[in-house]
Amino acid sequence: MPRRTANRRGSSKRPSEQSSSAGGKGESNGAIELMGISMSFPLGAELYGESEPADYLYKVIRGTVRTYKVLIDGRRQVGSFYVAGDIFGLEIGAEHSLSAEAVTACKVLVIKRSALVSLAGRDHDVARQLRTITDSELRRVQGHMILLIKSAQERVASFLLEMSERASHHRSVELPMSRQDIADYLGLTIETVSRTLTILEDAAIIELSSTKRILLRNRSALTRLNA
Amino acid sequence: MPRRTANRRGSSKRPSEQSSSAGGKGESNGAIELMGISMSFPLGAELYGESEPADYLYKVIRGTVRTYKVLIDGRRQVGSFYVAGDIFGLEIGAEHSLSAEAVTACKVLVIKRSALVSLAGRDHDVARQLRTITDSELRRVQGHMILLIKSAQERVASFLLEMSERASHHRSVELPMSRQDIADYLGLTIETVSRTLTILEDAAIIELSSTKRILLRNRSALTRLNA
DNA sequence: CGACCATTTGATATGGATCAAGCGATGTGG
DNA sequence: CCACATCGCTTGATCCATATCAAATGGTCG
Repeated sequence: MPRRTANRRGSSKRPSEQSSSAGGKGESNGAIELMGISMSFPLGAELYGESEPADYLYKVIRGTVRTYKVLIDGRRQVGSFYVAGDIFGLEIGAEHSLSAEAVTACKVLVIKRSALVSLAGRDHDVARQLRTITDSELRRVQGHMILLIKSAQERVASFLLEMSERASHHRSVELPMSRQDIADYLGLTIETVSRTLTILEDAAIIELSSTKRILLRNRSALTRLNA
Repeated sequence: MPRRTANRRGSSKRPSEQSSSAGGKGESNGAIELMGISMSFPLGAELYGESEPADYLYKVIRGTVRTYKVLIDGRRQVGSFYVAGDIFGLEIGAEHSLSAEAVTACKVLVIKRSALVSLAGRDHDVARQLRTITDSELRRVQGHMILLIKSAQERVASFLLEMSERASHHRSVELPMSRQDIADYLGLTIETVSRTLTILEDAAIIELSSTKRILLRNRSALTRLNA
C-alpha cells in the first residue's frame, strides 16, 4: 500500500465566469446543455471540494478534470479523470463525496442541479438521461474497484486501454495527467507506474514517444494483460 | 494480488415463489414495498447472474445476500453483502453487472423494475426514493474502492465496523459469511484475514467468541485503524 | 467415532513500496 | 544563446506486507 504523499500545485478558487449558453462540442445531451454556463479554470484550480454542497453538475468542454479524495494519512485516491464530453459532479445527496481539480487548463459547462431535477420531473426524457449518467458512473466505479485488485501490469494496461478508448486517436494516447495522478488513480506508486511502462515498452507492446504520449503498438497484448 | 480461487456451493436456480405482498420488517420504503412478491432462496442459491437482464430489484427480508463478479482467471470480487432492509439489484442499464447469491437461506422481496420506473414517473416521491437508493449505492462502492487501497489491518477493521453498524447489537457482530467471502470482499486471502483477526484479538481489540461471532472490545482502536 | 470442510497457524516466496541516485526536459537569468 | 536550477520522471538497491504453499486444528454432520 503506497504511503507516498500526493503533489499539489497552486489552486486559485472561484474562477472567472465567461459566457452563458452551451458549447456545441462532444456528444450532445440535448436539453441538459442548454441550462449551463461556461466557465474556465486554470491548471490546478479546484472546481469544488469534498463535502461542499453538490448544487451543480459539470460537463467538460475542453481539457481534463480529476476527482479525488485525500485520506487522513495523506494518501490520495483519484476517483476518475474526465475529458471533453464527460459529465461529472452528479451526486444525488447534498454533498460532493470527492473533490474536483483541473488537470489541465479547462473549460466546463456548469449546470444547476435543482433546475435539472425539476426539469426531470416534467420531462421523462431528461429524467432518463440523468439515470443513464448515474448508471454509467456506478459501472465506472465498479470497474475501478475491480481494477484495484489486479496486478500492476494489469492496472497499467487497463488504464492505457481506457484512455485510448476515450481519446480520438486509437493508436496513440495523449496522457494529460502526471505520473503521480496515474499512480493515485491506479493505487500504485509513481515508481511502479514508471517501471511498468518501461517493461511494456521493452516488450514492444507500447512506445513512449514522449513522457505524455504513448503509442500502443500491440493492443491485443494489452487486452490480454487486462485480464 | 491474491490468486486463490473462490469456493462455490451448490446452487439451485429458480427458487419457489411463496406469497405476494410485502412483509413488514426493516425500514419501510413505502409504496415500493407494496409492489413486490416474496421469495425464499436456500443457502448458496443464485438470485441472478451477471449480464442477465436486470428486470427486478430486490429487498432483503431475512438472511444475507452477496453480489460478486468472477474474473477470467478465477479471482472473485465480492461487491457487497446485503442484509435485512437492504435493497439491491438496482441497475438502470439493461443488464446486471454483478451476480447475486444467497450467503444464507434468505427471503427477499422481488419488485418489477418497469412497474417501479413507471410509478416513479407519476410519483415524485418514489422517484426521489429511487435516486436516494442509487446514490447510497454509489457512495458505498466509492467507499469500497477506498477500502481496497488500505492495508490488511485497515481493511479488516473497516469491515468489522461496517458490519457492526448494520447489525442490531453494537458490541458483538454476527458474521453470516465465510472467511473466503470476507477475503473476496476485502481483496485479501483467507489466510491474511484469519491472521489479521488473530492479531486484533491478541491486541485485545476484538474477541472471537466463535468463528462467526466477534466481540468488539475496543471500538475506538478499530476506528483508529480504520485510517 | 470418523470423515469432511472451514479455519488457523507456520514457513517461505514475491510483487510492489521505499529509499536513493541519476537523467532529461523546461524555464530563468546572465 | 548558453549555463544553471528545478521539477518530473526513470532506474537501481533493498525492504516489507501479503501471497503462496503446506500442515495442524477444530467444528459439524453422518
